[in-house]
Amino acid sequence: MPSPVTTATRPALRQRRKDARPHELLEAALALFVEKGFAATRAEEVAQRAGVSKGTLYLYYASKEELLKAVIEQYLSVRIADTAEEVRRIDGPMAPVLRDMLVPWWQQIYASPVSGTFKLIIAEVRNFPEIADFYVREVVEPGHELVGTILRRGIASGEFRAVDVESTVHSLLLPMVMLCTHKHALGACTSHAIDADRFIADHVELVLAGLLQAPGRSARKTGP
Amino acid sequence: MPSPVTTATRPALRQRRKDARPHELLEAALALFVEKGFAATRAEEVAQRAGVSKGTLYLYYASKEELLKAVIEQYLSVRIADTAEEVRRIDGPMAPVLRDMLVPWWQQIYASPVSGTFKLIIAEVRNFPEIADFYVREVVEPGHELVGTILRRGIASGEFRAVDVESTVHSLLLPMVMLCTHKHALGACTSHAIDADRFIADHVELVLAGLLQAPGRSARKTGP
DNA sequence: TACATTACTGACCAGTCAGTCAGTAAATAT
DNA sequence: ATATTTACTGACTGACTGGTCAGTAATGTA
Repeated sequence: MPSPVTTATRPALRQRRKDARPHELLEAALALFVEKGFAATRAEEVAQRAGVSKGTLYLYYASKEELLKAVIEQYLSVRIADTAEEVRRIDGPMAPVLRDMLVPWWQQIYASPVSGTFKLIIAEVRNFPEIADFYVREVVEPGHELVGTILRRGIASGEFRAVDVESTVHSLLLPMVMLCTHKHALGACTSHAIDADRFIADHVELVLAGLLQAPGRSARKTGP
Repeated sequence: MPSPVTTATRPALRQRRKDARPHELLEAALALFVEKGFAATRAEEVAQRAGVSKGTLYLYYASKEELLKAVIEQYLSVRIADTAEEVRRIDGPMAPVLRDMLVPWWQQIYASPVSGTFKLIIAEVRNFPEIADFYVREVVEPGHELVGTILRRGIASGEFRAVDVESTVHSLLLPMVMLCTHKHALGACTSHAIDADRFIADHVELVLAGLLQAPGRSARKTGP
C-alpha cells in the first residue's frame, strides 16, 4: 500500500482523486469511530482526517449512518471472504489447525485496524439494528460454524474430550474478541499493556490442554 | 421522611424525595448509557426515566460527565468492596475456589445491572481518561491480583501445571467480561442468546482441565 | 484558447441539546 | 394560619453539528 494521504506532501493544493476518496474516508471513519464513538465523532472530523471537506464526504456517503455501515461492511466483509476460503482446505488432526491457523489469524487481526471493528460494533449495534443482522450473519455465524466444526471433528475422532461444543467455541473466541476490544479501549489509555501475541498462543494452548484426551495426547508442535 | 409512594402508583404528583433521587438517577443513567451510549443519551431522557425533570438532574449532578463518573464509581466501587472482603477468607485447594466462588460470582454479576458497566467503560474510557485510571486501580488490578494469587498458590502446591500466570488470568477473565459486554450489545439485538450460567461454569471447568496436573505426568511449560 | 464536465469546497440553515434560572409548590417552622 | 425554606420544574438560550447547495477550480476536449 502507498502512503495514505498526500496532504502532507502537497497540503494546500486542491486535488481530484475520485478513486482514492472512499477508501481514505472509510479508514479515517474507522479510526475516529473506534477512538471517540460514533455519536461523538463529527462528520467534519472524518472529512478532515481524510484530507477533504465535509461536502466531499457527503458526496460519497449519503449520511453519517451510511458511512458507519460502509465502514463495518468494508472491514469485515473483506476479512470474512478471505477466511472462508482457507477454511475449506482443513484436514487431518484438529489440534494443529487451532495452533497453526487460529493463532496467527487472530494475531494478524489484533495487529490490524480491523481489530477496532469489534469495539465499534459493541458500542453501536443497539442503535443500528440492521448492523446487528449483518454482523450475526456475516461474522458471528460463520465464525462459530468454523470453530464448532473443528471441535466436532476432533471429538468425533477421539482427539478431543466430549466437551460442550457451544461453550468451548465461546471459550476459544470470546477472549480473542475481548482482547481486540481491549486494545482500543483501556489498552489505549494505560501503559499496562497485554502481550497479545503471547496471550493468543497461550490461551489456545491452555484450551487445548483442557480439550485433548489425557492418554493419547499429541505432542506440541515446537519441534521433536 | 415522606411515605414511600412510588412514581408508578402516583405518577403525576410532584414529590420531594431528596434521598432517593441520586440512586434513581444513577440507575436510569446506567441503563440508558449502556443501551444508547453516553453521547447519544440526552440528559432529559435520564431525568424522565428517573421520574424527575431535567432541572432536578442538574441539581444532583453538575454535568452529564459528572453523572457518568458517578455511575461508574457507584456500581463498581460497591461491588469491589464486597468482593475484597470475601477474598481474604480463601484457603485450602484452589480448584474448588474457582469452581465455587468465581463461577457464582460471575453468574451474579452477569444477571445484575452491573454487567452493563463493562460495555459502558469500553465505549467511553478513551473520551474520559480519568475513568481509565479509576477503573484500572479499582477494578482491573484488584481483580487480576485476586485471580493471579489463586493461580500462583495452585501452582506452588503442585495442584496446577506451571502455566504462565498472566496469560491464564486473562484466559479466565476476558471471556467473562466479554460475556457481560455481549449481553448488552449483540445479545440485546438477536434472539440467538448465549446460555450464560452454563458457559461460565463450562469455561471454568475447561480451564481447570487444562490447569490441573494429570496424575503421573510432568508439567508442561508454555511460553518461550 | 475556449468550452464542457465534474470533483470538490465551505458558508449556511435547521434542528438538537447541555446547562440555566426565575418561578412553583411541598415541607417545615412559627 | 402565615412565613420561611428548599426540592423541584420546564421554558429558554447559546453553542454545536448533520446535511445542503451555489459556487469554484481542476481536468478533459476541440
